[in-house]
Amino acid sequence: MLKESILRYKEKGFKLTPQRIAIFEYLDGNTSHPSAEDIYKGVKEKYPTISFATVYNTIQALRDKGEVLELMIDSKRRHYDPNVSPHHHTICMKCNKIGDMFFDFAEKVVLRDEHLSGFEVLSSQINFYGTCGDCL
Amino acid sequence: MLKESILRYKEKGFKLTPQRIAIFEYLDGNTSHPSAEDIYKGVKEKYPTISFATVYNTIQALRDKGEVLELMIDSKRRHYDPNVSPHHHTICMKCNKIGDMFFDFAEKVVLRDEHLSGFEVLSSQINFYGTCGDCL
DNA sequence: TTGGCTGCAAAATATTTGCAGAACA
DNA sequence: TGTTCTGCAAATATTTTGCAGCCAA
Repeated sequence: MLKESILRYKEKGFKLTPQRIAIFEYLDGNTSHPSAEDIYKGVKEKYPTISFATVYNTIQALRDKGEVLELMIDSKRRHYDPNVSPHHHTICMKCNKIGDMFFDFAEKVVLRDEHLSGFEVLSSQINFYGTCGDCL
Repeated sequence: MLKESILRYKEKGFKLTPQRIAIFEYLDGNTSHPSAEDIYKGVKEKYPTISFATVYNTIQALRDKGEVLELMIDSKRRHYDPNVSPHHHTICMKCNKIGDMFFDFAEKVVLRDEHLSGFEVLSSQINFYGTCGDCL
């Protein structure tokens, strides 16, 4: 991970411990939509003494600062996405892989009042369920 | 709940116990997107000896037969929707209320290959986050 | 009659919390 | 140095499971 990226976290107010840097590195550019356990296991390889509490604490700090999104995709456990730019997800019902779909919903669709009935939309997440290319 | 509705469940292969009928009645036309605990509490009023295991068992049976959908909305607990016709949801970030939005995504938007990259979409769920009319 | 359902309790899983010691700033 | 973070363990919350007895078909 580049020093500039690390410094960006520092500027955002993160206290930079080695554990946190290991988590930042694990998440940087990661498109696998990991769960807390995935992050724990992945970071444990490089930093064997890390604890679950630290993973959860760091995820929480990242969420608070808008550096990570919690995905509403898997009812069994939470998954996280370090890509916070607006996009959506595909979920393969065969292999359970979560993929990214870059598609600007707001650009394509204008919601009309009849749909909204007074609700003010700030953001949206779309889950597309189906079969991925590998499984087809 | 109408007798015909009850009979429909019977035809679908449900063994009709009083507990199950109480759950069917609780869910029938329910637009509150209840959690398992909500269902448990609601049914307990009319059927005080019901257990959590029965609620979970019945939800599972309903899901298997396509009579109830599990919503990917709340990372803390699962919510269920007895309305299985295609629709989406609004989540108020102030009061946490889950609302329905009837909007045919497939009708409005044609996903192009560039977005799909080999993924075959079978269904979709959209979560709209924002503020509901009551909270505005 | 019997296979499936219920209720109880225990287990499993995921996440949160309390706290003493460590370490970043 | 002081505040924040870490790691451990215990607590909490949700969902699942095992099993003996019950009951709808």
